[in-house]
Amino acid sequence: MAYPFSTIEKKWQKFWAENKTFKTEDHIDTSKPKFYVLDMFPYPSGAGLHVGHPEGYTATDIVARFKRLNGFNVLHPMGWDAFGLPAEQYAIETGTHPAITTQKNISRFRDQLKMLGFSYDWDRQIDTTDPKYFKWTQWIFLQLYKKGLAYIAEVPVNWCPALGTVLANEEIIDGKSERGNHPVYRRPLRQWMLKITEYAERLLTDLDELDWPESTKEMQRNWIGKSEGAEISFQIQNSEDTIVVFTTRPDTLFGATYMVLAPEHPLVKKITAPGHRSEIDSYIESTSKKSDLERTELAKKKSGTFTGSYAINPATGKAIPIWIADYVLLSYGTGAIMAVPGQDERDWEFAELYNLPIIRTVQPPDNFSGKAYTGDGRAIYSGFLNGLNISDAKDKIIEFLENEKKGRKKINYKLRDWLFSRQRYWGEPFPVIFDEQNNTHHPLDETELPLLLPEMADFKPESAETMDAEPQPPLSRAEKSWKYVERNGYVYRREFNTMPQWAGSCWYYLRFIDPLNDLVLLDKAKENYWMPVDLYVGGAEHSVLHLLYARFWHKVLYDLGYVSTKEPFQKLVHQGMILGETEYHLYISGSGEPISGDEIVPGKINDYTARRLSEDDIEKVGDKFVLKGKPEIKVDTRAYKMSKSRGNVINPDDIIVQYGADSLRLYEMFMGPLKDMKSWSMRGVEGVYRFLNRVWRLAIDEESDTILKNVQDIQPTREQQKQLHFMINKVTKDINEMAFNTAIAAMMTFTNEANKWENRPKSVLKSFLVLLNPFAPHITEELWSRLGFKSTITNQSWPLFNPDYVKDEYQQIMLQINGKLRGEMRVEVSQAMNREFLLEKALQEETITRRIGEYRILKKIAVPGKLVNIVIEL
RNA sequence: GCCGGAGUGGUGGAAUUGGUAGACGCGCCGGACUCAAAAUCCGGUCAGGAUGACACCUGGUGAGGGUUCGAGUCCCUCCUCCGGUACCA
Repeated sequence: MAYPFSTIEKKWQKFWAENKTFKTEDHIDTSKPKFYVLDMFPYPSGAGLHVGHPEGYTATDIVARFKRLNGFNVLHPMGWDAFGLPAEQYAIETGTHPAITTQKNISRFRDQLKMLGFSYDWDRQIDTTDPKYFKWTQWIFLQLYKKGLAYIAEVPVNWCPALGTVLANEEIIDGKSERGNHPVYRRPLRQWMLKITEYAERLLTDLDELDWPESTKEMQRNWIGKSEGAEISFQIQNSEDTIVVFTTRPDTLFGATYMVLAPEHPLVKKITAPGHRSEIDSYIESTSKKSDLERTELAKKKSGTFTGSYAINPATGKAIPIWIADYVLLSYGTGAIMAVPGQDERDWEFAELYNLPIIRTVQPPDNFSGKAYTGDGRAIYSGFLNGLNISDAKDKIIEFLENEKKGRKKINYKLRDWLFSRQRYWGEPFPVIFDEQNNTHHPLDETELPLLLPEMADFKPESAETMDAEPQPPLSRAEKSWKYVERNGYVYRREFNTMPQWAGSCWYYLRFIDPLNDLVLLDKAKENYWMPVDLYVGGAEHSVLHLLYARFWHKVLYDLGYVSTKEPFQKLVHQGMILGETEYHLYISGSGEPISGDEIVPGKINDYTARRLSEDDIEKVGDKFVLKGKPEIKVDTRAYKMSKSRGNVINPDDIIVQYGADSLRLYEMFMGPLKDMKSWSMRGVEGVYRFLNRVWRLAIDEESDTILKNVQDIQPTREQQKQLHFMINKVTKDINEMAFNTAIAAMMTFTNEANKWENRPKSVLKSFLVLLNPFAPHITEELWSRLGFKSTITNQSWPLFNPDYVKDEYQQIMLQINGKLRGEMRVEVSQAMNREFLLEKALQEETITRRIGEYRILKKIAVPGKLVNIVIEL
């Protein structure tokens, strides 16, 4: 008989909800330490929870419960990032209002989360689509607006006609929309932009203080893309205009033999010589048709056209030709470069293609055989720079340029301003109105918030046939009463775009602190107590965007005095992806012959059919899996991402029905380190399920469903204390390090031992249940109450580790000869730290004396408490 | 190409600051209970050698070198896989 997890889990979930066990009171004893542990809140999709969700959520739940048991005030909330495309897409298809779909999905998600027994304070739930919430999203936008950080610009955007919307760079993969895989074109459009670039330097430097995965910090650094160099002006021959370039290698200025402008560069039209106009026009035409995909695909082959104009190299005074080429991007630097083929591989390639002059101005090493030389060396053919290394030459040329007023030192960032509008219905409306006569915009008054979305029946974006058609967001078809506002007899128009989904998720962690506050964003004193978030757990896919945008808004709010910390998230952890069960595949050729996995030509995999094998069909030979009995046929073995089409999706609901929520929680933590990618195993679930059953039988007699007779109020033996405290120490340390898998292993070891005990002291079981509680809250609550302990286990104290109990009388000392283990000896603890004693005793041990024999002892090493190593001359 | 991470039994994974490699789980093998099965419990399980049985010996953490009394752990070179990124001037 298995333990009745289903009844137990329902019972305690009901108890927790009714008693608001996990409520974090508004007014609390702030002299106690706090811990704010947060999950990245989910988008409540129609598909419901998948096994990836409980992974991170269980980890944070363990920490939250652990901290409560250790006397912390804990803030552990949950909410919904509920604006976004799928609900709108669904609305378009079915006519159901997104608000309805969203509420339905939220309630399904919440039910599923409750079934897992997470200790969220549900009274603090946040829904980004709730006007009470997005009132403050709009309010923050107003602060950005008033601070001059929000502006409208006609910018080249990624226009997706099929979706009828503009996409951020990040939402485009290989020239197609991330959602729906539709083609995306570049075109200019009037858009709201947020000046995140103004915060580039602080977003970069403040990363250093954060306890985040190095990979994530590095990705943000790369995204911000700081580079130091110089800005240099080149006078255009026979013209008033200058071309400004950014370069990280001003020292190579003498080697700049031509210039290149991005095809979209504003000066191109002006400087194109009459004889070159048609060629330039057709080149611009052809590049504008290229999607980003084509531009990158053709990355290897360069192309360009001569404008017919020349610029003066400020160092040499020589005229150099000005070209346009799409290997220069308008969006980076100044959209123009000085080409130095001698020291730049791209420029060399281009110069070679069009027969442009190449001068080396850095002396490559003697054995150098490549084309462009990008390493360090002495400057040559560089006038007054000759003989200097790169770094000194940079300083000197910048000094020269500054004196000549032809350039200056410059720091450039790859980061660009944040394109903040979407041509969508299901998002926050902008709290701005337009005066169309004067072409100006004005903020709403804060008292006018929230600005609600208009009721509409048709949410469809006007998907355009041609890429030139003017985008028509759904809000442009709203009722006139919403679209226009009259003020002092003057009619203003509202903004028809809405905010992107990131807006709501940029600051939700703040609102959890004070979710019902109608008067301010959040109360200052509460903010001061709870911030920053001590632990933030979520997927690595948000490494750059969400986390960068949230940091940006946070810094703005910090500057405005609304928050007290420079950074929102002190410690960040990404949970690893959970893959489906490992699969074994045999590839079969068109003629029906099995093909060895290593004989398949890459890219031709579709010429073969894959047949799924069971574990019994294969065996391991060497380090490869092969078909049983046919070692020449290698089998493809790997785990795949869970997907409907592959049919390897594990549904958490099914696991809960079969094994219970405690088993699911425990298994997801036992699979391996939280950060690692790991593959699902049904057998593994059974393993932890058996463990929970053993825990149950530690106290319960299954026949009678009562407490076992040998569970008694007696003093634990020394050995029992030792095992208990060994576990207390291990589990405590492991939770602090988020090494949940090994914490569970320690509890398994304890349970295996304890099941052998004739008598089971209640006090020991009591401590054990508290240790297990954060991992498996339901079964521990039930056993707690059956053992007659009062109240809920949730508000108990974490057992204190007493090192005296795990101390042995004797200590084991390893004995080595020449570093190889040759035996061990037992010494009294009092003597284990005594080097001389250890050596003396070791040299009397038979296993050592035997081996030393007649050999000469070269060295004697004793590590106190650990080992003795005798080095002999062989 | 560049950046980040990882390679340990049949398998998921353990191994403080370098100091007993393989904890714990799964699987497998054997046993107990049972008319039988399931469930449960007990024992074994890195490979090779040796033995009546123990004791014991040898090799072993992707490959090759190095540092060290001693390396899964540190250093160098290389290979493979995963994630990110890419004409960023």
